[in-house]
Amino acid sequence: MNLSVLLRKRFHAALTELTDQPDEYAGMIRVAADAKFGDYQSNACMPLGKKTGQSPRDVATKLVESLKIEDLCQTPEVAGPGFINLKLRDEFLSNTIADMLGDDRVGVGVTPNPEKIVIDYSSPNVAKPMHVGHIRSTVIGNALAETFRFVGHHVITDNHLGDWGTQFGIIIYGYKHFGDPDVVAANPVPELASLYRLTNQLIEYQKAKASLPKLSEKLAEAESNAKEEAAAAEAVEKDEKASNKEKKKARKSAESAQRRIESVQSDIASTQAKIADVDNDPKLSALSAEHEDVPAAVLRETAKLHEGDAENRELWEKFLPHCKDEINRIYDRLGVTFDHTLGESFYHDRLPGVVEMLDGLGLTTKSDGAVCVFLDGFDSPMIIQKRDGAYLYATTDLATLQYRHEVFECDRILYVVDSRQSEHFEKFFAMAGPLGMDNIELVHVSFGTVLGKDGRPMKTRSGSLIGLESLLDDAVARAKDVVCNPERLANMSPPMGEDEQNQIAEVVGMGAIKYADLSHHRTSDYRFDVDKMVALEGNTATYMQYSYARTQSILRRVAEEQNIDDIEDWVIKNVTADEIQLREPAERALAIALIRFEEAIEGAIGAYTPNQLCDYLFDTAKSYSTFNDACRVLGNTDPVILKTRLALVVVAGRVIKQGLRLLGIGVCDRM
RNA sequence: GCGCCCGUAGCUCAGCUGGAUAGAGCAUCGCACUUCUAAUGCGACGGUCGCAGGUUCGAAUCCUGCCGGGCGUGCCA
Repeated sequence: MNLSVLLRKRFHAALTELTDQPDEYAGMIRVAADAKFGDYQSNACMPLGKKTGQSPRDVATKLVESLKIEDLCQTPEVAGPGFINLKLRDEFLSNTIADMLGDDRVGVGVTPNPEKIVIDYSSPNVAKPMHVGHIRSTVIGNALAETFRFVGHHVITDNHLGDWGTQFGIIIYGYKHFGDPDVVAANPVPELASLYRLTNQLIEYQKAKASLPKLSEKLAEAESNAKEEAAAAEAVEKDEKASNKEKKKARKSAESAQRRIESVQSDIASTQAKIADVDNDPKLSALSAEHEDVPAAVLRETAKLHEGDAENRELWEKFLPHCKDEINRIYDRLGVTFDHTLGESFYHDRLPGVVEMLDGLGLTTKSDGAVCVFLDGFDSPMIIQKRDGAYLYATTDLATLQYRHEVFECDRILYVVDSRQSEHFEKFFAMAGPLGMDNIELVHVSFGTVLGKDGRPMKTRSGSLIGLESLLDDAVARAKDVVCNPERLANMSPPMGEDEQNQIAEVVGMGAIKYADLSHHRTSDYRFDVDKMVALEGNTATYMQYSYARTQSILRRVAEEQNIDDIEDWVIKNVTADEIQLREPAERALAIALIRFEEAIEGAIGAYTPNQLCDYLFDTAKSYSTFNDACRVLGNTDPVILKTRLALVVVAGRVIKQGLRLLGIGVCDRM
């Protein structure tokens, strides 16, 4: 049931008599700004009155007269400058709740225009440990996939793994020089991970050492610049002729110069920390002395792999499955799956063909030895082949697009990727036309950066990123502290065993992390604050999960009391629409919230913004909490009150559970 | 330099294609547990929506300029 759509249709019909653009004005239906105005409102009459030169209130009165809406709403009211306020009829609400009760999709319709949609998300570099940065693409992509699928689209999820890049050069180099084949064979996943870390640490160390002189130069430069700015600011300050504005400006630029110093100093500190980590470890510094230029050597190993070197190719084939096991462990835990995992390596053989094709179309230009495509409206070209002959991610993306076009025959592709790559996608999308693929709608579903609690990128002291797995563990551990709070545990009957506690902690911990991500608008940066997301109060997944648990608890109690086996089934079969009577304000408010489920889903899909669904679920759970507090279910002798409330509890539970499922978040029957 | 994004309550953030006194959570301060789980509910406090113009009957929302912050910017992805 989509109320906005339904109301829009009725307005559309009435508007045809008043204007030749009924679509535009019918669309101006909104949820009422304030509950005292009613449930919905139309804002159409002000602009319409303006356009036709009539008074908006007169237009509104006319519109109301020709509006056929009495089966849905009470008599519409014209208010203020020309708003039309609508209040839904209680019988209509009751009927709709009854329909939702008997529908396993809780009233959410299936789209009449199903599309084939490829969703490209997560796409980490295997072999490299996953960090917080990967969580957004994975969680947002998964939620979109679930939601699009639920409304009836044919969704194909594809994890475009980075399985062909430098990180394999790192592992191969590490294996050849520091690895013990027997140890790796016995325990490949952790061994390969530790070889990666070791080799990468040497690379970072050597790069850090090389970069230190430049950083010192930068610091000196920043310092002298700051000195000049400070002196200039001081001069302006003393200058009687200078305006306040000029003084302020000078102060600002002096402060800004000071900040640049701090920024360089912090770079130097983390660089020095990286160096110290190795220098303070005799084993590591010996290794570094032994292996002179690891960064260059690693690039050579990567190049050999790409050129088809037999040994490296064999190692790659041997290691790849283990690297996949490593990331799959995280996916299992997050409950994320993919229909396809076609990584970069899958497209490797197709890359020369892409360049040839673009050559054939006359789109390429050689510039400084690199093969480039210059596009209108962009300063820099898209480089598809490097001077040394190697291909780039632009090339791979084009090959991937061709494949999806030919094999999947999709209508739309969503790229759930960091917003920092937006320029790349603009160029890439601009090439779809010339390549004859402009019948696919290409969307960059971009998202912002995950920051630490302090608003700065999350990094350890030496500047490396914090592992994703440890964050998950942390969230679950904290969830367990709360779930297993002895005070709460004491109230549980039957008692909650260790297994159940662990299971709930996992569901609550994962939900906390996912919800924290999804509830922010995807394009804004957000602060990853474990304390807050696992606080388990306010706008968190736990609040919804708790609401759900309470619905189930009530249903269990009623089932016990009335000796009913399957209470949900009983309610579905025994509560009729005319027995649902919304007498209490909290009942009515909850009913409306529940009915808006489909609207919320459509909002989330329309702009690829799961936070809209989060907002909706939080509102609904709040309505449920208020209802739960004001309207007791148990102990009602009046069958109408009992049945009304049971119906609301059942539908509320199902809406919350389904809504959370679309977000990739689970529920527990009690907690 | 150029391009993109952002600036809303003490803090973290919503605010859909312009619409009625700008919302939520946290924090702070009250009230409510013999009552289906108080991981709760009810209430209070709290904002020149960065600044200045413009468009409009109406602007947090659209346009321009400025200030402040972030990111990107030809051979990494």
